[in-house]
Amino acid sequence: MSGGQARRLCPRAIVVPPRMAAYTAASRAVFEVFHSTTPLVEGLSIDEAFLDVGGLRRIAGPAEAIAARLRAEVADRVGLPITVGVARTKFLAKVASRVAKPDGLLVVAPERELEFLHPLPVRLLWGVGPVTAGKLHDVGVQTVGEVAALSESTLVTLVGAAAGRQLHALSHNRDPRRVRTGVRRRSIGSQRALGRRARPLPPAEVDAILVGLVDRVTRRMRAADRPGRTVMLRLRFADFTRATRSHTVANATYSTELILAAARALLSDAAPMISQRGLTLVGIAVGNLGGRGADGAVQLLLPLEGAPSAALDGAMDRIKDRFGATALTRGVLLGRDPGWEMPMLPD
DNA sequence: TCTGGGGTCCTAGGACCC
DNA sequence: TCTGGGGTCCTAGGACCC
Repeated sequence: MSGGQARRLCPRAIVVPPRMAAYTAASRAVFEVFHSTTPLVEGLSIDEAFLDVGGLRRIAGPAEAIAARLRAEVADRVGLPITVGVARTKFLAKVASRVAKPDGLLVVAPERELEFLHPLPVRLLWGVGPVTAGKLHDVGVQTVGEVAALSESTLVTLVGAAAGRQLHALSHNRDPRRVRTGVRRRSIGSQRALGRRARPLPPAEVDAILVGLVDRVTRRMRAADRPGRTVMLRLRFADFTRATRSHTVANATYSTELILAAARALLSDAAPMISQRGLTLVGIAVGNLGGRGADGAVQLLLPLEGAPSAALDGAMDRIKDRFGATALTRGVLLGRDPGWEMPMLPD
């Protein structure tokens, strides 16, 4: 429930501020346990991850035993209870962990998948929030099994192409997605709610908040070495309507000045809306992130001295270190003049 | 029914390119 | 200047997730 509602119900409740730093540290410690279990870890959020343990059976036993050990180890090393869902697909594992929460372990045996899935309420399907659930309820659909009884085309008309296809697949427990490692954040943002207020915030104060947000965001971008190209301004108004404005610059940057300039321009474009509707939230996010490990190729040329293979290994190491490359091709440049043709001979 | 903060993905229109 | 066919990128809004 909302904080306001909670306070009304419990006037003497003690309200403590969140401690993000503590949660981040705990998350890191938990993920260390995950990585010591398998290299195939896909983080989903600060407190969730997929672990592919399919290849571990011979050395670590069945998934159920691995899950039990995982729980014990996290409790032991970090002191936190965790819930584990075990299944053949990511989707089902997630549903299982949701059902088993808190501090539980639930294994969905391959032969009982639909039996487990179909009685559950549609809200447990991934991608079904209040709006989609409402649309389904409108046509009398309450459970996953009832979704499964609908044709894909019916679902597509009901909730749109992508969501409809996904719903159809998930309700039949079709989820071919693999566990992906190395998934990177696509945007970095920060926002601040201003609360409802009697008189509008003076522009100078809105600007000061904007400066603070941009500073926080660009700091994080620099720390992560992820410059970005698209600056997004997010606004929310007193009537709970929202608006976003964005601008894309030619070259990725994490310069506070450049991003602040873009943010200010977007804000001044939105000035009429703000004075009409009353601002209650302002946020800045930067997307189109590049930087270390962004898609693309890096080529490092170096003169050949000594043993060719040693020189190549050295070059590969440098590229790995400097750019965090995940896929490498090595080759040999023939000729002496860099302006010449450059046939690359893989390996 | 209305806290706050951090994200992702999809859709659709428009400008532009060959 | 228009038509057809095949694309990309940007912008804005919306739904959803933790």
